[in-house]
Amino acid sequence: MLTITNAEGVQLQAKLFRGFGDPARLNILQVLRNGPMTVTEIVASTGMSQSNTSNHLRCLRECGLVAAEQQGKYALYRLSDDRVGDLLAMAESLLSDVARGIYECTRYNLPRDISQEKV
Amino acid sequence: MLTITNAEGVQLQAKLFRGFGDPARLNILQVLRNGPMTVTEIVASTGMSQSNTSNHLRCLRECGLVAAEQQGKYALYRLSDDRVGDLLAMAESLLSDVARGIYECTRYNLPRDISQEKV
DNA sequence: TTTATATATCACAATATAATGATATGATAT
DNA sequence: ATATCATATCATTATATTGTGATATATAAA
Repeated sequence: MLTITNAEGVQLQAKLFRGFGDPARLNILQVLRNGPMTVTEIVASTGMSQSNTSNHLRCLRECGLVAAEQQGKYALYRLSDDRVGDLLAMAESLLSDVARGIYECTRYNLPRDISQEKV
Repeated sequence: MLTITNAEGVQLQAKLFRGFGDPARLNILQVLRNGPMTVTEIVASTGMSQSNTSNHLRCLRECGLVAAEQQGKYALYRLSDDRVGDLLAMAESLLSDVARGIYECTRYNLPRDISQEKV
């Protein structure tokens, strides 16, 4: 039996959301909503480098958000579960109402202020 | 009118998920599912430091995931929208099926290997 | 008006994460 | 067998995020 404490549950859930919480990974997930794709196709659709794509795919795979199937020399990736797409859809809906706020979120993702930096 | 390009959309959505993607923030959100709470109560429920809590609350507030209301010297925080709770619930459901995968996700969150570190 | 309580802010150190380039592996075609 | 294509791995560097401690602000109580 796989027992999960509350604290562990939060850690896990945070990790799940982190799978979604990076533009590169989210891009991949969005692209996969159109159906299964090989790595080459994902690289082409996203414009990311091959190794970066592969690194993120590994993360997504190990986090259970995507599944891969070997097809000869190709690897075919797909969303692992309908709920992955559902979550994305729900986020979009939420986003359409809070987008302005997200733009203004300042604690993180601040562009580095170099105006006072020493030379 | 607020026009959002595709690339911007992905950035925004990633940022939204990042709001959920940190154990500290997720803890706060989970705790707030039981109803509105003051900062003091949140600090007590989560066991986090006051300043850390406040920093994360600011992030959550500016990202539109929670809303705050000043009540005399207290600040009462609540989830900003039902969909915030819905997303958490859906993540829980997805998690119950992919938990094992998440445990094994290795690209990030690796415990630092100090076995070979120089003395 | 002093003191205590509640919350916010901020700079900094510690840590985590992401992108890259080089290289490895493994499959198919020649 | 060798060349080529598809994908994976890995170390390194650059950058972003987190937590902390010190301090500020604002409200209320004594």
